[in-house]
Amino acid sequence: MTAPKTASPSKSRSQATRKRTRIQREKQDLILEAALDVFSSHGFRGATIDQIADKAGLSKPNLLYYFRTKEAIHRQLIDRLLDNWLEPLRKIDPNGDPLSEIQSYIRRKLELARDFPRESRLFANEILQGAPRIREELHDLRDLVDEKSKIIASWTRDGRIAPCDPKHLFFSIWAITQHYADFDAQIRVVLGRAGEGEGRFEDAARFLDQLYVSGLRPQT
Amino acid sequence: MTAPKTASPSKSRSQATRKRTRIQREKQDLILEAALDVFSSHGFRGATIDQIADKAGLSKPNLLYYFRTKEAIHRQLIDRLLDNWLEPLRKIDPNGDPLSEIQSYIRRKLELARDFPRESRLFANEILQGAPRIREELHDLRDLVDEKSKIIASWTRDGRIAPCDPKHLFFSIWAITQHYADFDAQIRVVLGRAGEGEGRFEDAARFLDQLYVSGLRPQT
DNA sequence: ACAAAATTTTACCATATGGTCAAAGATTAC
DNA sequence: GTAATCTTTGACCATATGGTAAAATTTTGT
Repeated sequence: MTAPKTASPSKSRSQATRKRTRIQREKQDLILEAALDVFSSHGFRGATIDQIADKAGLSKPNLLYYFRTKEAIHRQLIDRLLDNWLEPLRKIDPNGDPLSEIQSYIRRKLELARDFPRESRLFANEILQGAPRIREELHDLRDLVDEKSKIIASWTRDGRIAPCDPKHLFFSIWAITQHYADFDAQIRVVLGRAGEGEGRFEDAARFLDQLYVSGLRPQT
Repeated sequence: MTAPKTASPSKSRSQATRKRTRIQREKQDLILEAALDVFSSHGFRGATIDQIADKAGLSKPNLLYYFRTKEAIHRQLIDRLLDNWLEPLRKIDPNGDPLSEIQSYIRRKLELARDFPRESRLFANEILQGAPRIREELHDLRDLVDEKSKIIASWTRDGRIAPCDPKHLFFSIWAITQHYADFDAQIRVVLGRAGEGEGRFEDAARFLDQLYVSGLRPQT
């Protein structure tokens, strides 16, 4: 009985029920791109709407025409992020070879850190501050981890990988791979000249292959 | 020819050259304690002087009597932090048994994450945002890492641990151990009931012992 | 072409925030 | 005890910031 999906006579505030126009799509993407930059390097509170608007080349009120609040921008970034972020975990195949599955998982996570460092930092900022804005989404993560942990546990039971706590295994993989995005500033300083290209990701991949493959190979 | 160390007739602003009074020591500690809380959970820009003053039970101008600026408080926290933070790394003994040295290093770092999570998050916040306020201190870290990397490399050369890139080995250890402090919010959600006590640190220690000892034991 | 809708701009506003100042109140040294 | 010094407070200030209102401009559907 309330207004049907597409028939209401416009809401003035764009992101209402109606279909998005071309300009809306373009500008919203532009804003999200700029916001990702700003949020990921200053955190939620440290980021200002003016900064985002500047970077997007819009006036502040114009930006606020597309997103009602600063929090709305942040929300949307987080939502988009989590999907991609969990993809590698979803891909772990219960029927694959255990060590290669884990190795591939590490590779994929490392590629995400290399190709989407801002997203990684956005997420890290959020968790660091106690995850105030993403409690619910974390519960989806928990369910997924529970599911995948069972796979790891079964591999352990079958003697196909060394016994280990599946959740801590995941924690360690997240920690290390994301470290290359989140702590990039530190890593570059420590590596000096060697940290300049993207070679550090290949070195990391090599190191991690060795660590996890030897570390998890079942002891005979 | 300029004023000698302790003879100048007072500077009004306390932290000048003169000897600190009892009250100064007490209040400054109080402020730093409160500031650690606030900075570590909101980042530098997210933290406000009012918040810190409230938590310390002082008025804002009173707080600013002890530290001239917000940045001065932050600086001092960072300075205090880095010393303790690097201690475990300094303790790595070139003459010890390689695998036990690494194992002990991991243990000590994990204990720091358990006992000083706020310090870990303070540091993480800083690096995440590009380390704008601690560029110099990071160079000390680099020197120390260079030194300790040589030790690891020599162990590798002598066949006492598996060949590996020493710096990436350190990165992985920092990442994982600090993860338990920095990503605590996420870890608690994923572990559910099991994440409530401090048992997760023992589980982590067990997991990491296995991973690194098997992963780094020289292949025969 | 032109009306309706969507977009952009200009001018604001209320509040938060980092920081200052001068005077009042406590301590300390002698 | 009292002068000199240190500490605390209350009243401020300039700027930054999230957000709004309404008019002006542009785009779109026909």
